[in-house]
Amino acid sequence: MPFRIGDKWAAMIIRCLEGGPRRFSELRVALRGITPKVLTQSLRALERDGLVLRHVADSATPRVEYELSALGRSLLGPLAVMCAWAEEHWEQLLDARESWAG
Amino acid sequence: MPFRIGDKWAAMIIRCLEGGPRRFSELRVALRGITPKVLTQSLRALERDGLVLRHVADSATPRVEYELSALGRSLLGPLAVMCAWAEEHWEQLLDARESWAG
DNA sequence: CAGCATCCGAAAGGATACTG
DNA sequence: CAGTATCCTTTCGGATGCTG
Repeated sequence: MPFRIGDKWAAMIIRCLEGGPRRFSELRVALRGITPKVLTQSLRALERDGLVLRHVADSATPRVEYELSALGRSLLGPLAVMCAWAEEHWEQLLDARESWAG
Repeated sequence: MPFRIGDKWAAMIIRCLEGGPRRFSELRVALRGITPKVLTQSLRALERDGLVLRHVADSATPRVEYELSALGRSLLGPLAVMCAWAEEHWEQLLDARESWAG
């Protein structure tokens, strides 16, 4: 991604939460390659900024869900705009990089 | 800024170039606190990605101007959307951070 | 399952001094 | 003026192993 909200994963996490609450383990799968530590860090940062809400279910087995707050949802529009731009100009960006040093 | 295009300064550089070509020294003043090395790095990266054009005037004294390319200008819209969001929710973001740990 | 603790390497960002 | 060169600190992201 040519842009970032907060840290490396924040934008992708927010988009993963677009469809509703997701569990820690679901996010881990969706964001292939992220380590639990980094996922936790990113989620904590998003929580701190009021973009994401954390829900701990009091079940026998640990079950934690993350959900966008109203503030977080308000970011989806601008984020979609950026993603659309990136998708639209992706080729052009790659080409520019390739033809560099030429 | 809660978001980034490329490196730390890229978004701000692009916005500085919104009004037309700017000289290296002008950017340095506009982006208070940036060191020449970092400014050069960021500009080179933007050039490599085809977002910014570099013009060297062949005058007696060194004079280099930077200008947005068409691709760079196409980013102004999405960027403005993000900036508007940030400005609109700035207070809320600060509040969330403050009331953290409390 | 949902993390925390620890350690690590790479990269980013910056301070300072110097150059054509 | 428009950068380079050098050095340094901080931050980021990740790997691995352990815990309630």
